[in-house]
Amino acid sequence: MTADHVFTALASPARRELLRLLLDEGAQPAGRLAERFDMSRPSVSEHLKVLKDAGLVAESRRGRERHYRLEAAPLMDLRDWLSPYEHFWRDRLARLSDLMDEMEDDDA
Amino acid sequence: MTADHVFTALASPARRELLRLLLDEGAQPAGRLAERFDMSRPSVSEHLKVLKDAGLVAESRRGRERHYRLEAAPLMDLRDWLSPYEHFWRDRLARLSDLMDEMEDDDA
DNA sequence: TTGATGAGTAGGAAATTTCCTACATATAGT
DNA sequence: ACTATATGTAGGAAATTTCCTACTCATCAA
Repeated sequence: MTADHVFTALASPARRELLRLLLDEGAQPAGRLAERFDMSRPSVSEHLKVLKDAGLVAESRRGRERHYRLEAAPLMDLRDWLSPYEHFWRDRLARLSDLMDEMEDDDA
Repeated sequence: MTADHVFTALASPARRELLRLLLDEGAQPAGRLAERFDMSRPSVSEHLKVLKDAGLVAESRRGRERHYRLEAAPLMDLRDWLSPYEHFWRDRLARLSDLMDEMEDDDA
């Protein structure tokens, strides 16, 4: 459930693909998700566990199926982590823009 | 330089700490960065290499020192990756808000 | 109650990551 | 030229991750 869990969970392409499927197609049982992968069903199950431990998916049992759904909240924490870097980026762009303005002045 | 490299680079706490140092304190030589860590200098050097391969830092040689600076551009790609999940999140909040409005109507 | 189905767990092999201690390379100062 | 400094690279040990094949557990359907 920590930030570290989230970064670790996102490091795997398979797990990012799982999130994408849940985003685009909504909640689904584990087996239906596993069909989409070239890997064995138990492996997908373990990836789902990593995502669950990171709080990125939640499961609800329906009969013998387990439906997994996307939980976006931890990704909003990631957005917060990102925001100071975004400011840094914006400042850099602004400075670049100022510089280009000065160059235009020189031309004139 | 791919998205995969970026996610992988961010998976390590040491590498995230390096990015934070470069953000908060600006460009620095490798040695000064390494001082801040409990790990050996060569290990920090390898982490810097992973960050460089992901395009998250750039180096410039000054005499025998190598100054590393933050490159935020790949993080902006990460923000783009994040945005559909942010929409998902907003929609969910909006629906929750509607639901609460309905409950108020029921009370009245 | 029995057989089939959906899905997690166990145990382990292979690959990858992390970290270390030498060592190599390049530059600065004397 | 010689020494010290800043830093990357090599090679390898230990830990972790990934993925597999059995196997177990729970539920559904007859």
